[in-house]
Amino acid sequence: MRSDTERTVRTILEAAERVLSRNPAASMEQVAEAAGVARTTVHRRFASREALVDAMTAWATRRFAEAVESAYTTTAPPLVTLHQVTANVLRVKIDWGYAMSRTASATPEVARVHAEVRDRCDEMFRRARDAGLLRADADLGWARRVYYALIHEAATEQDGEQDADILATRLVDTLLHGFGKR
Amino acid sequence: MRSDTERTVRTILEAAERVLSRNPAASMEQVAEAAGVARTTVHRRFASREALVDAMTAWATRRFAEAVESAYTTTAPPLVTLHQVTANVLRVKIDWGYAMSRTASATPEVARVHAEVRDRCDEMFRRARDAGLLRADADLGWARRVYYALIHEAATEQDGEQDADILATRLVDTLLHGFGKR
DNA sequence: ATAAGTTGCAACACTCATGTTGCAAGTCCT
DNA sequence: AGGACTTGCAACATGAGTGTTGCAACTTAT
Repeated sequence: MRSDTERTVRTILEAAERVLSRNPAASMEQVAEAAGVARTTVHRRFASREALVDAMTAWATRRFAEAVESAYTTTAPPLVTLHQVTANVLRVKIDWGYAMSRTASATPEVARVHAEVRDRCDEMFRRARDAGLLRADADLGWARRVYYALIHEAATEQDGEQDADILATRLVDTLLHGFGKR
Repeated sequence: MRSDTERTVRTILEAAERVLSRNPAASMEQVAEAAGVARTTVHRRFASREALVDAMTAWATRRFAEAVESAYTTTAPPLVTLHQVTANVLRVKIDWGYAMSRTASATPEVARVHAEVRDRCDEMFRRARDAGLLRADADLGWARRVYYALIHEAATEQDGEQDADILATRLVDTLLHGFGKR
């Protein structure tokens, strides 16, 4: 049945994310075991290991783009947009951290989407700076790298799966003001 | 000759860092080629791939600990100490980024040193907070994670190998004040 | 009930990285 | 020149992961 095979595909993708995020060198056998299926079944759905990883990456990248686009706006105050985008991205990144980190070695399609998101991010920061939220002399290239790194850290928080909005609040505060006395 | 073999070992370790930092799954063949020696020579110096990686990790960890200990002081103002430690660590991290990132899956000896450095870092932040450099309500656990992440980002800056002191200045400024208008 | 489709299992071929060994050639020290 | 040592090279053994196939058992729709 068609819905069954789709469910199987999803199960495998999620298992692969779980396994590969812990150990990127894990075997197809381990992925299959985590998905609760036989290794041959994985190979029937995905022609090769590369195809599986590409599918994970494509899936996560779509969610990533949706997370950004659904929260990005030029009408709301930059601080609000920044918070919403951050929270949305964190929700995806928590579940698809491994797949999302594969920006370079991927399909041109995936690379294009990541580049688009990157541009969106730069635009958001430019607006934030023009609106006086960021310092006028802020290095926006460095800011983006720090922002990405903070998202990575927040998403890999080990203690008990915090709420994305709380994580985003702390993250944005750190990005804007750091830890120093004001 | 003894000094020759030591030089060979160093050459291999440095080549391994170069190759594995770009591609952690690279083969011993690639490492050997990068070092300008035959694969058998690598195996004569390091019994196994694991032994090679462990040796890299041990070497980098020693440099790491030295970098921290030689700069850490309880007499200078916390801001000065923070800057000096950061610059010193960056110098090591730029050259040994891969080896230094292997904290968990390593020798107990290495894990111990990393834990000690971590404690030093926590102590440094506590002092900085007590001295009024950091906010009184700063989450020091989160601060350390952000600090480590910033060091990683600064060390992997692609454009032309900036000076460690300049990188440290920008890093510490970001850590303390972020990118927001003050 | 039957036909279509999916799965697990066992078996297989293949590739590639790892690790080992013997030997000839080279270097360095005395 | 002779002895100790290191290296490159070629060859080999081994193991693990990958990808494929045939078949019996099972599920589901018609």
